Amino acid sequence: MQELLWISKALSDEQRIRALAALLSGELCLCQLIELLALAPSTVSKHMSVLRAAGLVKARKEGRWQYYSLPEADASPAVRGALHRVRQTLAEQPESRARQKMVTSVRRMDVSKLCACYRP
Amino acid sequence: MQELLWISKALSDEQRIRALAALLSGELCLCQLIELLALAPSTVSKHMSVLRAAGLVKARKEGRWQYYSLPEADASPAVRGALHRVRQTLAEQPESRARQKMVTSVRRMDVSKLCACYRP
DNA sequence: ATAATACTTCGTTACTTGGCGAAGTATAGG
DNA sequence: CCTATACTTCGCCAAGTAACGAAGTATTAT
Repeated sequence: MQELLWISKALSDEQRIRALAALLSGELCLCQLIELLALAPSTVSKHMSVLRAAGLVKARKEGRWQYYSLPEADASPAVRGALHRVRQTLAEQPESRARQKMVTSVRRMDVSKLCACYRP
Repeated sequence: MQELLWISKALSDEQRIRALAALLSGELCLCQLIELLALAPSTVSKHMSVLRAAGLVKARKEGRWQYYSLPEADASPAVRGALHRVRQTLAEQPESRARQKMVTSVRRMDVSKLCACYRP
């Protein structure tokens, strides 16, 4: 039951759902998520650690960049089920295409310029 | 996304998961849930209204009793998916049998004696 | 009608959570 | 080395939430 609770808590915040939505199309580093969510770095970092604790995202450190992605087949059944539901829910959304456009535009940005220590 | 958020918030509390677990074996009235959860009537009432708002339980009033049950095929895909995950998660739990015993014992109790305006 | 019962709503209190900025940590570059 | 960069942790504040008991509502029993 604890796992179900942690997963549910992690999914009960709009910004975290938005982060997961962005990760549906692949790995992103924290500064890209900061840009997408338009929140303070510390806030996004916290959100990602909540998702990570619930097993809903994987983290990979490369140099000074912290990359996040969705777990694959190695995830627990509960996590896989939850992510499947997220996918389903977001797929049938009207704003889904607009969101996807933002993600790809952020993806195209130069990561080092993106951060540039968190410009406006 | 709003529906996913409401469902996740509803599932992110242990007492509400316990209430759902009890309802897996069928309809219960509020005083039975009060007995099972061992919480104040007002607290349980609030929990059930949260679950109801999320669509995770149906409510039926009969006389002065308020019965709660899980929705069937008429529920939305998101709700059905969520309940399915709850079922799966709780099924593979060690304490699942003990919990089930409590539910059936409460079910056997005389409802009017059960309440008797919320004895110790 | 009056009383009792089953539940809900309201008001309060204690705790949790989301947000931020400042300070801290770790890694790359000069 | 030292600085800059990417991120995390910490401390704070505002908003939300779970818990309770008291008061309110609706329904049955007398």
